[in-house]
Amino acid sequence: MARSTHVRRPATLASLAAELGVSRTTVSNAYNRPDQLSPELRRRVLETARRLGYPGPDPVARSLRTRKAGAVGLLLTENLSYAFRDPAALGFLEGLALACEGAGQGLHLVPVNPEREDVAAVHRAGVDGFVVYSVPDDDPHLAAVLSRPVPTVVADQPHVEGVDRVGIDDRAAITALATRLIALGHRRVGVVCMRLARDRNDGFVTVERADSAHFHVQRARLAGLADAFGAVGVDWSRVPVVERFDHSVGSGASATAQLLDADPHVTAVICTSDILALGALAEARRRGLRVPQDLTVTGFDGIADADRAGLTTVRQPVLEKGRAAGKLLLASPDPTRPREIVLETEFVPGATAAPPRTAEERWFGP
Amino acid sequence: MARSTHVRRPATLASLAAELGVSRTTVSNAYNRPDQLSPELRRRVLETARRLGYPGPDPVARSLRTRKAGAVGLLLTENLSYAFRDPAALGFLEGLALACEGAGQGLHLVPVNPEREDVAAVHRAGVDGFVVYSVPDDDPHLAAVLSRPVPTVVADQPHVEGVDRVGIDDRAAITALATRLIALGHRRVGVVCMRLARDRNDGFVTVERADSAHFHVQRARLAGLADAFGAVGVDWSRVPVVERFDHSVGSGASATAQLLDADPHVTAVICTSDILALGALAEARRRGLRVPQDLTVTGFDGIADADRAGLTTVRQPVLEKGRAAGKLLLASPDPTRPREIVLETEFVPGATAAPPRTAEERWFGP
DNA sequence: TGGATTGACCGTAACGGTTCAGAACCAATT
DNA sequence: AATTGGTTCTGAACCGTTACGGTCAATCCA
Repeated sequence: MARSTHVRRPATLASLAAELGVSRTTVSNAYNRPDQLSPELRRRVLETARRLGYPGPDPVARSLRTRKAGAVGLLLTENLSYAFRDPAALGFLEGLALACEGAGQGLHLVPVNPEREDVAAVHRAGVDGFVVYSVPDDDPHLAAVLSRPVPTVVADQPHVEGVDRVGIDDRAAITALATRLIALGHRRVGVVCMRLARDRNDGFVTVERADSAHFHVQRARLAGLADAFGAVGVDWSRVPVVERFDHSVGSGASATAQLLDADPHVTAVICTSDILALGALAEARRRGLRVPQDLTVTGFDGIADADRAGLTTVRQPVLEKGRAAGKLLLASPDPTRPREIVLETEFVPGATAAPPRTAEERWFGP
Repeated sequence: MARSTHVRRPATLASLAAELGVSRTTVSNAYNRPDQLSPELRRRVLETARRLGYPGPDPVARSLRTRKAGAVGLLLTENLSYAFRDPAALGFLEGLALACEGAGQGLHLVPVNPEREDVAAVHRAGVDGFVVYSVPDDDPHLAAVLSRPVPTVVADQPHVEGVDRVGIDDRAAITALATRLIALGHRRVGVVCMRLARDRNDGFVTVERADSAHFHVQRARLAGLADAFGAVGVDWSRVPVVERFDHSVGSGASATAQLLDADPHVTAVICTSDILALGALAEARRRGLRVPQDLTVTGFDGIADADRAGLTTVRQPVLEKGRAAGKLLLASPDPTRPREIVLETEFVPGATAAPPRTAEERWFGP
């Protein structure tokens, strides 16, 4: 296949018009409003354009004039590449891409260097709006996005007053799960959660840290657990909660190890994500603990791998969430009051939850 | 968290300058060249900006003036969402994102409506360059990209003269794999491949169709197989090749079924992707055929699921490919001659290939 | 002391389009 | 003959910014 002549010719709409002896308006119309000029002239314009190597109206100049970039910006808290690793984020991304595609909008992934707090990329992005996915409420990039005069939709977290949002009821969803565990008889539980703030804290979580977490989703899930277990008289402040900065199966495993080392009598490990729960399953296996006979493990999200592992978890519609975020952003440019979409979740019984063994059973077998 | 006052104020750099009684240049410098004005004045500028609700220089206007958009466009042949499903595409995407992130460039996913041949989105994308991933050589979007006066890198396919490229040696890679099968004794084989052109053809492939395939990668892989088997006297024109338009495990399964129905004596099913091969494994299982004792199955790509399944395949560095594409695009804007990066592949022995059973064994057991 | 240097700021000219209110022209209607 | 209506094309005003080449006063150096 031969490449079209690719000389860097600075042909512009104006130079084309001059060459043809017509006005710039006419050339513009040839591209954008074919009905505004005679077919014959239009043909001549396009023909001359080809001859001069004019690639058609410059998209940036057009955007400047029309105030439309034709793209949606996506801000993630993590490396871009992280989004391609985490199944839940991926589902969200897919849904968002679907929505953008449907509206003919591009999807502009904003590069975030997690090391430096370089907010410039946000200011440099030529987009008509932003979707912010799962960032901490004190993220400087978020502040930069909000300072831009374009509509914004936040997905999952954080809650920002006056900004459209799409998410789930994390607190209620995990409360429902906890209620099942309570019904099964679990009282002595441990929790493994994702990062609660921008600073790294791989270890136990104090009540204050949990309450002041900058990641609203994690805060809500912990609060939901506290609700449920508090309601049956469990002293929540004594329930061990282990935090991990990196969201990976390995993290889930090491956190579970830390938890079980600290309190071997825990009957259930409740994880705030499936990825972490898969790690918990691995650690249980490593210790020779049978799941669910010896240890109950639960997750959150409902990713495919969790399904495969038969994990007891909560399924949330990640793809739908992404799509909803996109639609919300693209639908009505500027309503007076912020909208909020709360999607439904579903408890997945799975096969990793069972009644706790009694102490006798634990020592002497069933 | 309170939202900053979000009045849609048309404050511009000029109005700010007027308010302050300084030139526009000075305001611009306050944002872009802090060393070009006194700290005191800069403070005043920023303070006034805040007061007036000026969000900082408009990215589009800046792009127009500087001729830099700060983003890389990505063109995929499929729905955007497809890219988030196919592990190989995903790996590529991740690598590309990594490269962009490293250079502080955004990644602009160009929306492609596979139904309509709507090329407008390509013309509307404000980007500094394009990466084209795995599109057919007659794709109109590709033509549109090439008509834009920005650097372009093609990944995998197609070969376009004068355009930088990154890929692997598909032909040699699959020839190496075929050579192993030949060494094991396979002579009567069948092939399952991905779509060869933009039109849907779910079924057997003629030699002409294979030779004139618009997807260079598939063409090369088929040619590589023809090379290897032709060299040992197999009449390639009689080897059944089944094509599937949709790239999915289900497609692999149904294609394999079609293949085995047509020729039950086939001893090996060679698939041009791991996804298809996973389908072949499923179909073999469904038929009660043991792999590799009763049937040899091979794939291509080296995705994680293939690894898990112990598939005999060829691993290609998809992430590295994406990263290389990004680096190539961002590195030197305009060299005189096109560059080509060919990455190494690796044969993965796996456990789904074995010597074919003889006819006796087939009927009477080993 | 006088010429060179430096720091701080400014004016103008792009950057490459789109848009909208008409002008010019012609044919058909009143 | 004047009016109307429709097509086709034009002129000029933006869109919001940054690049470039200055000016001007203060400072420095010998």
